Amino acid sequence: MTVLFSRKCEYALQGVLYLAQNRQRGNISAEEIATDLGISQDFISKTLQGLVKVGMIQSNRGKMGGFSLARDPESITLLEIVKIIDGNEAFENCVMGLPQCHSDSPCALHSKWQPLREAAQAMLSSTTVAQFEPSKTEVIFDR
Amino acid sequence: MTVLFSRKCEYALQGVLYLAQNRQRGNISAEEIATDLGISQDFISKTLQGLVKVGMIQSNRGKMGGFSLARDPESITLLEIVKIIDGNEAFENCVMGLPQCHSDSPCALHSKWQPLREAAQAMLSSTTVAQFEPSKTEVIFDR
DNA sequence: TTTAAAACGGACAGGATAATCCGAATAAGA
DNA sequence: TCTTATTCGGATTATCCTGTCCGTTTTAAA
Repeated sequence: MTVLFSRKCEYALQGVLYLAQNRQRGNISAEEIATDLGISQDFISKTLQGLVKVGMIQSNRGKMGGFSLARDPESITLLEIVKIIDGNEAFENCVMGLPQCHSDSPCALHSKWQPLREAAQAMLSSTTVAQFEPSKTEVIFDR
Repeated sequence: MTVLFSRKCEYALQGVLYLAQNRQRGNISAEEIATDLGISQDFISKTLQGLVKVGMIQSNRGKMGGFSLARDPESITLLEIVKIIDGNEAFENCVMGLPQCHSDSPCALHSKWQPLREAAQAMLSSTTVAQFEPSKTEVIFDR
């Protein structure tokens, strides 16, 4: 079991954060990301392709190609990444899995879970990938 | 995807809460639980059997048999149920799935996730199944 | 123009979890 | 004692998610 997100979503978060952290280096190949993060190249590649489709990141084929952020890092929240990959389930579904449970017909645990759900959503929506870029004054070494 | 727990764990929570809610009726059959909760009888049965093994609930075979709480409802926390079924992963693992992430070598998101993790654990450990028993003054109708 | 490096796309394999099936053991009540 | 209702246990099947494979397309550089 993962904690809260699917594996694919975990990789998407790791991958986009990696792109933010290495933004000044331009295109980053799936191979480099996969090697550095210790995950499957094919899988992270497919996952990032999904983010390319919705315009969050860019890709370039061919030699010297790779992935890079397509938008202002300030505008990309972690919540957006999660919702693209996993959808809204983690924030909408009942924590006990009861299909009838909603705010208008809450399960026995609903009121206790609600603040946690909201806190998680608030954290993810207030965190942008810009917060993971290296600071501008920091010296960056080439690989 | 489930929210935070495995299906099996969700069913365990639902099942034990059902036993608490119907405690004064004695043995409750897996068939009744499954029908009322709209889930698989075989699956909830196996799941509850696991809780019998660790002494949290009791079972009785044969006619008029079924399941019931084996301990004081005040002593059974939701966290205990979760840990029996799903273990500690949801409270220990990195929310982004990074295997190296621990409090001593935290990932970029660690400090932001930590309070949520702790809040969830606090909620689950402070909630006992006794809180789901029908109030003593409430009139209970037989089925 | 050739070569190498990269994303892309589709199909397929593997594994874990979820769910089902069925027979055996057990116990209550007629 | 017989029948019925129940848990128990093992085996099997189904499903979804994860991961792999491989050929195609694209592009930069030699």
